Amino acid sequence: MKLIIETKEGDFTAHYSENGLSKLDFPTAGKTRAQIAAKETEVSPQVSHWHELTIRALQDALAGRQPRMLPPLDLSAGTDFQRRVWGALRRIAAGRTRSYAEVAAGLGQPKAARAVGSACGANPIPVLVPCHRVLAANHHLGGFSGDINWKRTLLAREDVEVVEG
DNA sequence: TAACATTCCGCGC
DNA sequence: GCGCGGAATGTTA
Repeated sequence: MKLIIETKEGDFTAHYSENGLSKLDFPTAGKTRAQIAAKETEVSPQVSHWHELTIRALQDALAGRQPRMLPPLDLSAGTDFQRRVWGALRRIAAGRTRSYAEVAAGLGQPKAARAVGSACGANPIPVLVPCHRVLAANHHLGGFSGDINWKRTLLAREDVEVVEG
């Protein structure tokens, strides 16, 4: 089940499974019309309610605020390691950052910094699972799997200082 | 096995 | 200080 969320940044696409929000896509130019047409199938009250929560959470996150409430997240598509990383990311408050190495150390695997980067790239729910708050060593920007400008924008909204590089 | 959203160390400037 | 090259590193398809 896939539904659109219209924001000032463009139209996000939210995917729902039986268990909750399973995927969130950044706006992609040109796809809007087709996706809006696709949302017209019947929506259960359950999904409808989750979608309300997703919309509010996304709008808070885009404004740099910590969402009060999230919909249930269905992260079952990930591996064990990825789910551990994503869980650690959700404990980083808005406006705070960690390095890939710090996240790795928090999992008890201080040498897995690069693996943490890979797991961040596999994150199906960006913004709400704050993959953008993970920077390279000493506040260098580091990478991003999509448009690196999303990482810059989201961090700027949270008043985070970043070193380019 | 190869590909990474890393990090560290040793250079030369 | 900054940039670059190379090696070690864990996870994944």
